[in-house]
Amino acid sequence: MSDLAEQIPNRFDYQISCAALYAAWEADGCFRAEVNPDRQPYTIVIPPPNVTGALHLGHALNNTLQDIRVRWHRMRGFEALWMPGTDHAGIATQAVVERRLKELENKTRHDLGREALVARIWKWKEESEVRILNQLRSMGCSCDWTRTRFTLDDMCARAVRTTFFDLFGKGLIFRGKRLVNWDTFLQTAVSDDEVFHEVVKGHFWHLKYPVIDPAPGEPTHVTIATTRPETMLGDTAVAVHPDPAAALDAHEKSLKEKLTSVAAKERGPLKKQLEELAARRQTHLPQLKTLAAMARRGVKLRLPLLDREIRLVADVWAKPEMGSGCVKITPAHDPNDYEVALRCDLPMINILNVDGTLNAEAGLYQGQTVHKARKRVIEDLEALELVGEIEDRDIDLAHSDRSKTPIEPFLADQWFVKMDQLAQNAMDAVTDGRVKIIPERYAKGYLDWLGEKRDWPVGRQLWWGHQIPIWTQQFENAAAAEAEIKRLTQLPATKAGRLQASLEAPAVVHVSIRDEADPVEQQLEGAGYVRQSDVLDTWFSSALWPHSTLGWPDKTPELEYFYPTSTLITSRDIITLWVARMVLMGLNNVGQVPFKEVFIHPKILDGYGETMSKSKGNGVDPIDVIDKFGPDALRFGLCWLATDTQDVRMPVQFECPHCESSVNQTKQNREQPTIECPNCHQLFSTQWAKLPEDKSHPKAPVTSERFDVARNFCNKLWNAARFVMINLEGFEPQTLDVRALPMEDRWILSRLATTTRLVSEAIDGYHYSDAARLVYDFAWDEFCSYYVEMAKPRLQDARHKRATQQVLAHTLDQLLRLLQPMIPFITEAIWQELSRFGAVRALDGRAEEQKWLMKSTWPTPIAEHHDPLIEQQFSRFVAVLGALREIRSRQNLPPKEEVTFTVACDDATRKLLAPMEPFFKALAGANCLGLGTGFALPDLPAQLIVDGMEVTLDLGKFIDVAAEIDRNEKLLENTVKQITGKESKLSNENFVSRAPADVVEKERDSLNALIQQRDSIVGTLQKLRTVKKTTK
RNA sequence: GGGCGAUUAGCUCAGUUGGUUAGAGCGCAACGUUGACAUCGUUGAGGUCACAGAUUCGAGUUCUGUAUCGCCCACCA
Repeated sequence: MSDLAEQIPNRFDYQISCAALYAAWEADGCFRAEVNPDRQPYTIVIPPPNVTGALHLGHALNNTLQDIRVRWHRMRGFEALWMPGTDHAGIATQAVVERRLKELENKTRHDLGREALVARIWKWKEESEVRILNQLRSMGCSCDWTRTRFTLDDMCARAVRTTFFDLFGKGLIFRGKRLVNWDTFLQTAVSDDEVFHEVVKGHFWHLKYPVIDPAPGEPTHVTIATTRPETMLGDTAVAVHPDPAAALDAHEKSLKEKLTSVAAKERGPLKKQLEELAARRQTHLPQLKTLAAMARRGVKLRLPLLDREIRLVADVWAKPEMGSGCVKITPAHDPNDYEVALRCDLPMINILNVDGTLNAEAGLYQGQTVHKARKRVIEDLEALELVGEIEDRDIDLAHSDRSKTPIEPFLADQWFVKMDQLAQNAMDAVTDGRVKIIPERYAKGYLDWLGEKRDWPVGRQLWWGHQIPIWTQQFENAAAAEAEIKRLTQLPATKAGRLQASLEAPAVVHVSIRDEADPVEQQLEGAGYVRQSDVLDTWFSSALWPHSTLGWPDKTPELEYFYPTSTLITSRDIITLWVARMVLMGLNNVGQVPFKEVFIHPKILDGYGETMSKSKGNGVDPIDVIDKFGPDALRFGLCWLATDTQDVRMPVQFECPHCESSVNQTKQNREQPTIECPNCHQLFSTQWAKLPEDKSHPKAPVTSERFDVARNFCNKLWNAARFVMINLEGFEPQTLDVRALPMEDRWILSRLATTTRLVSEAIDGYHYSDAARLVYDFAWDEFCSYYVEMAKPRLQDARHKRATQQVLAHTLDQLLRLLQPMIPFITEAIWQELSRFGAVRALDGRAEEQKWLMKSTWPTPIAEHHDPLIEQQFSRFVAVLGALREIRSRQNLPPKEEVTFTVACDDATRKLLAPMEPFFKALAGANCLGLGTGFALPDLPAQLIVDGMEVTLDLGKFIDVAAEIDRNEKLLENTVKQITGKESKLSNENFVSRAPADVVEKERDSLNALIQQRDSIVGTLQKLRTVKKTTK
């Protein structure tokens, strides 16, 4: 062994090397991006991870794909900026800290007060942020850390404040009474997007409300049905359809239409529905008609328990085909009822306190929780004999995503952003192509969502976030308020553009102040104004991320240079929440789109196709993967899996901490706190371990065998590089004339040129998986399996050694560049080693000037190197080699036993293969006895026909005749079958006349080849059979 | 209810504008280790391309329908 072989270990020790490499890059300013008019900018802003959450595999994928693009552009000479940062994630973060507060100190946020709680959250944020950013570092993310931002820092706060002030001034911020999803646990409104539905077991109660003064013959009670009986305390009407007969007809018609179009399987239930409908015409319709008439007359009902008079109204919301046909109207707690109330001018009565208990409107039930009140209401109604049937029923109940508690719909004062024009502008940007969404299909969801132009509720009843910069005062009457508005417009602050006021009818004045700590704030508060306590929705500040991080509202050089950013890479679930809002805010604030392209990457699912989540216990921590496989394998593995159309399905394994064997994660065992290893029968714990006895067992890392490919590849690359360097001693570069080089050199250079071009195209088109597979195949199959193997004999040959060394060094150098964006650590480590053999690896003798691979230039495909003829010729060599190996393997020849062979082929092929003769010996242990024509079959021929060449081995005594006859017979059978197929195809008049001429020609050629093949198989078989007979 | 995507080898996935005998990695089987790499090498087995129709000389690929799975949005007294 040479000294070098001993110096270079045969494994890359990523645990030692990666952190040091990263630190060196960072110290050398490799990640920095500056305004530089000599270069084109390339900018990506990170989707800021939630500051409290740990990074999961989805983040790892997302950030790997970003880093690849950033590193690629950096090498291509762009001034590449990757802007890092984190998101304050209002509700999520406050919820985490409040939960800890409760668990550890048994305190609520009210025990601490606003200031103290916010201080706590900041502290928590500082710790958490460091952890998250370090995770990104350990993955190798090349962010410009000097620019790290946080959505709640001063710079972002100023952008938020300026934006809000601007929208307020444009009249796009308003307050209204709207139904919101009230989270009674967190005591805040959550947006529709933060609500999930879950089916729970419940009941369907039929309640009876007495009619006040019914006319003779009219019903004395109206029956309604509900799943939430306690809400009856907020009822202000009961609705019946104005024309129940027509509504039933319409419903019947639509059912019948569906019956004709729907699958056979679904017809049964539909028919049943139609039957029920027919029955309903008898049982319900007459009374519904009566009720509709009563509603028109203005009949009133008495709401039991509260003794409230409520109206019977006619409204199309009541569906005669459902329930009793009548529906109770609770405007303050149900979105549909709210609409009815607006249409019928009904009062709206809110019965809930913010904490989910009932308020004074609920009379005797005041102070009770919803749950308790439900029970009492039913009991009390039963006592009055006003409860009818009670059905069991599955209820699809809205829950808060943050607190996991049921949502109570609630009528409250909310701040909104008027979306109409903003949304339209954001739609236009995608429609006219200023923002390109990739893959294109995701544009539909974006446009549909924005197209609804629903006003954006931006207030959150939280303490963690950007407090809404509005001060409010209620005046005695409209005149007083108007006078106040007039006074405010005369203020110097208003004239200076630092203050704006608006009137909310009838007598409320809202004032917004542009700058933080403006003295006018004190004046206002002294004059009786009170600041809104709500904070803004987190998405409000993240919507500004692409420009707020660059210094907006100042016209900074950075904003000028790096904005609009180039690409946004994100996951599909926040296209609407985040991407759409960034577009509309970017257009509103800067007047330009925030990014030119949006790439939506796949989601990572577990082996069962379910999304990974901590609550299911099927998540993989990227840090576990890095520990086991290294950061490069994590990155390459994810890149390998990131195909265009598919989500990534990733079966997950525990790694037993005792014996290191893999234990598949199943739906059963993933929920257990401890698991017994089926291999060593010792116990290990999982993320669920809470009890001391569970925690006493070591915790198993959770990874996936799907990173094996990448780990093996990195190792292969490392060892190929090791081989090259071991053989580079005394290497003296020269200027090489590529055209004068032997075929194998020109072949690998041609393949390198092709691969370089294809990899660039793949990355450019966001085909990450293609890019990974292209380099993988080139490195493994072409460079290692052929070029390196062929280099071995050449390095022993003084005539070839020098050129071989140079082509090896050059190809490795270029390969490292192609891989750097995907696997930056190992490639950099190799490159640094390679530099010890001098700076010249280019074929033209030019010296490399860059110290770091990551700052070196991306290879350009050298067109002159690309030689399709050479590639085609080489494939014939490979074919012969394959035939030799196949025969050897089939005949089970000892590896060291050399064989002889001939190749019957045309003259061109002969010339081509002649110089390759030594490689047949080196790579297949086979000595060539002749190329060309006129060889007699040996007595014991083992033959393969590939690509029109007859490869014949003379195996002498080693041959297994029976096996060879068997194989040839099978081959003959197959060949004859193919010939028959082709012949019938070619005798088909339709095919010959209609298919393109070149296709027909191809078929003829291949038929001829098959016939030739058949004939030689027949010859070989004859020979073999003769031998068999004589040996018997 | 509306929309989107998927279904190809035991597993996880590729498969360009329709055109020879449908590919890869893992797993499996056989053989192989003193000179880069056993995280390796060589070879092999393994597929009615979910199902049914249609278009075409020709369909994994185009169209229609069916089934199954997943995701998003909306709604549910």
